[in-house]
Amino acid sequence: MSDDLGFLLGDAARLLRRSFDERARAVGVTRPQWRVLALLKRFDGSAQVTMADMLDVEPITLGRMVDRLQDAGLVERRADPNDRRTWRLHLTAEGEQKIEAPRPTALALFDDALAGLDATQRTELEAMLNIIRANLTRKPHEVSNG
Amino acid sequence: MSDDLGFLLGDAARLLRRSFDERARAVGVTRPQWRVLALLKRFDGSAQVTMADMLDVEPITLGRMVDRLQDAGLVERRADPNDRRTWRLHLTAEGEQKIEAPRPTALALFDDALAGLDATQRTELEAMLNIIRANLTRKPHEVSNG
DNA sequence: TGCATATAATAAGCATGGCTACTATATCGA
DNA sequence: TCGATATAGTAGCCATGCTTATTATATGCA
Repeated sequence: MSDDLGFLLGDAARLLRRSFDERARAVGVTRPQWRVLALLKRFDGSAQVTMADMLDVEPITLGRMVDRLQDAGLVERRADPNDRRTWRLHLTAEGEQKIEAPRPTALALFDDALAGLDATQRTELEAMLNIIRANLTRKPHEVSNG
Repeated sequence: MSDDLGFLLGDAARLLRRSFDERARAVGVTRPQWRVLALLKRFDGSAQVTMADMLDVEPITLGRMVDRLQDAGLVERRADPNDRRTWRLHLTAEGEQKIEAPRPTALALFDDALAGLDATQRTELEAMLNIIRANLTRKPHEVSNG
């Protein structure tokens, strides 16, 4: 029933996450880090709180990820000229390069994961997952993935 | 396409997880801990490696969870008479009591999450998620080989 | 029997993600 | 202008989950 469905959803997502991590280990960027970089490419110069909101994680979670990304030389914090509390985030050249690397891996994985589902089913699955996401989202987010 | 689907699945699962955690905070058992307890009720006396396998997590992950569950008095480790390497896990009375507590919360949450999907759609969603799970449960090289 | 290998569990170290608490800075209202 | 409140970010602590390495014990084979 809906009971199983909830667990199933969690299971499928966890397996997907793990499979991606296994395959993408060589890339040198984790999946969540990749999300940050990809979003940053679209919204370069965002404040941390904005990024956290778009990624739907807590500001402290994003802050710690940015610490690591900064250590790795992939992201830069720059002061905001109008608000001394905020950092503006910017991709470095190296960070931008990292974005494309995992994409083939992701596409191959999704392809494997969805094997046995035809185009109609995939469309329907996407629609249903969108409904679920909307049901669970407190505030509307324009972007919740990279 | 399948690109979006992968992220969508992750998003939906993350939102579901977070919503559950928010609602179930008062219960005093986390969602993964609840999984352990519920499985242990069905398979009382399992070895840690067996539980880890059923839960599809690494043995060390389960081991640490059992540490905490043991500290909380919900689970007991007992020596295996035939194999001195293994611990047999058992629910305590208190642990058994904790199992039912989150269930109404989970059911209400799943209900909210699946609002707008009729019975047919839910059945189909379940079938599709089962396929995805099966696709990802196979070993990585088997998956990539078709 | 004895040695090689496999298995169960744990240790150390890391990343993600949450919560509460705190600092620094902005902003709003009297 | 000043005080209350809101906001951006960080620190400390915890749980989950992974990888690699290590210890103890079983087991299989010569």
